[in-house]
Amino acid sequence: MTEKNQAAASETETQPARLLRIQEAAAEVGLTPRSVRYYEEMGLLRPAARSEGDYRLYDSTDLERLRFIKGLRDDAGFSLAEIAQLLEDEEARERGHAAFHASTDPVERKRILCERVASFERQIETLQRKIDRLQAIVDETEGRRARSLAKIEAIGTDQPC
Amino acid sequence: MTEKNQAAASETETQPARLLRIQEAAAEVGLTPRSVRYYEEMGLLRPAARSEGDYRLYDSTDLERLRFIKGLRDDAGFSLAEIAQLLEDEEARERGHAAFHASTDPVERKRILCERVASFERQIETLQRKIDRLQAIVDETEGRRARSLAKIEAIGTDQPC
DNA sequence: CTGCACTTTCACGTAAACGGCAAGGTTGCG
DNA sequence: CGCAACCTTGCCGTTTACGTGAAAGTGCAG
Repeated sequence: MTEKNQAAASETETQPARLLRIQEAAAEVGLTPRSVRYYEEMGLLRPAARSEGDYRLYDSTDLERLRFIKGLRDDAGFSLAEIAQLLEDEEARERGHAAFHASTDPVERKRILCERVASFERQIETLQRKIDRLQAIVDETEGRRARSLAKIEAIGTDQPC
Repeated sequence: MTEKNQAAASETETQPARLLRIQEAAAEVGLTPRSVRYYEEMGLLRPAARSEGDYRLYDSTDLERLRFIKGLRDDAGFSLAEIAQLLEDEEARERGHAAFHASTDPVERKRILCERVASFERQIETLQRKIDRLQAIVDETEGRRARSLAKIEAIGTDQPC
């Protein structure tokens, strides 16, 4: 957030703060402009800025977010509703981050951090369950592969498959 | 297949070969009758038998198959088309199994087995890719959890969260 | 054999996740 | 300034994976 404001405030030569229009941004992460607009409509993200003529403008953190969304959709098969939940948790953590810095009470600070940790753990558990079930299928397939390989050994004609 | 025929041929006391109607079968694996019919329509499975009055009748291998389908859908987010592909591979392997027993030529037998192994490896790779990407997300989340825990340690008020 | 629950096929309805087009506004190069 | 290429919102179409009746047949307990 600090970075974002700084970049928006002045185009220092340190970071040009490239803002992409929707087509370029979508292409960058492997999506279509239509999908990106749809994700916005579903409340999954809002572009960093709008141009004078109301063009959507995306920065690097937006691209990160889009990659995160695409990853969860393509790799894990999460629905947009589930992804929205995960992103909401993430934002709750960021609000916690702000509240953390606003407070000086160590007890309050600890409570915020503990909540954060619990949130991470819930997310990890959700993902881990999927991994475990996938792994179980892989394990079974590996076993069957191994049995086939054993049979090949037993035949032992010296051809290379 | 041998088991199936044997069971259908005679109800030995060893295995009563329970056949379930669609509602009971669907409930058994946590699906709706409509979904099961739809899967059949999509070519994912055919019931073991039909009753006199054309009722679908499912045996235990059908239930296995339904659980496999449900697992891939719920856990991995595979589309029915992708699942159909995996099941098709499985059936190709079973046809290979039959061809294997039909042949006595060791070279031919080895070729069949090698094809089988390659098929298993393709399936494993497909699943492993999903697992890897999910694991990457988990790893990153774990890292962030660890950093939060470190901060909690640094505060060190002796409250239990 | 009668009634009730279950089943069949057929057909239409729906939610999610976009695709695609129309009508009009914006950017920016020449 | 002109104009091609991009963008906007709005809206309707499409695919996937079912849900939900309707109309008619089946299975079985009483």
